[in-house]
Amino acid sequence: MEDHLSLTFQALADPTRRAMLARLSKGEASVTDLAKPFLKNMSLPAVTKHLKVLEKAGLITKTREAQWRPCRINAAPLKDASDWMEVYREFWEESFDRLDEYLKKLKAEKKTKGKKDGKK
Amino acid sequence: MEDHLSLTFQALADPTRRAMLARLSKGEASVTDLAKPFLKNMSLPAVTKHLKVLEKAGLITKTREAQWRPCRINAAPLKDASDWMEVYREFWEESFDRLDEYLKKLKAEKKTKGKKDGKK
DNA sequence: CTTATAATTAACTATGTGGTTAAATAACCA
DNA sequence: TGGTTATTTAACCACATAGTTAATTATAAG
Repeated sequence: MEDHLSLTFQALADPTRRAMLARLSKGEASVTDLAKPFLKNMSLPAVTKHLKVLEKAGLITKTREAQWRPCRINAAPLKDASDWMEVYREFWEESFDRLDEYLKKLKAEKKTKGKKDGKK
Repeated sequence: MEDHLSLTFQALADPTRRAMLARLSKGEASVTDLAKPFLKNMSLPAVTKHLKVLEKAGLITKTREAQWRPCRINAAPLKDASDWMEVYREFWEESFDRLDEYLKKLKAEKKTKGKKDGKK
């Protein structure tokens, strides 16, 4: 799993890490800050590991300030991921169209009910 | 890893699976069709497994037609993923702004060089 | 120099992932 | 019935992931 996009998606495939990014979108935070919401569920080393995953994916940068390691979000890799997905937008929009069509058909059938539908 | 979004990102975190989605965006394809580009690198059962991952994430649907299992893309989960990312758009756009600022600053500093900067 | 706080590293465990080969199942074809 | 094609399942393996506890490093503050 060496390619950038895989690394990014892999990093995003965990709710803890996504929550950390959400927190960092509100501003810089130390490891302890970031850990706080999770310490009921996991240890500090586990947090460190999640941060390492995010760091390796380039989604955060860690700096040094006294004994703290303030982290900041770096959304650049998200742009690539978003660009990749954009190609498929037409498909999910199309599926809304289909839903729309379906709803219209349902409505039409209501007015014609009594008519048996032949099995496809 | 039970939540939907994690499942989606996890499924996307593999180049083989992304390539399969790309293929399916060109239209319905059987397992063998989908496997063709990869059979130099992996066996058919490996392909089946990748398809299972995509299926579990709801990114494809498999139907039955004689001995074939035609697969179709279902981009709906990509919409959720895309919506999730959209929140961060401002950050990757901002980082372009920062790059711009940085370049301007560099240019400005060239003209003022020799001046010592105080530590923050 | 000692202690306290912040964070990481080490060593270990359980489970998941991505691959394999060999065998089984499913549906068609003759 | 038997053979061919398409696909899946089973059993296995190597390695990655996500977590643990205990020990270690780094910095600051008495």
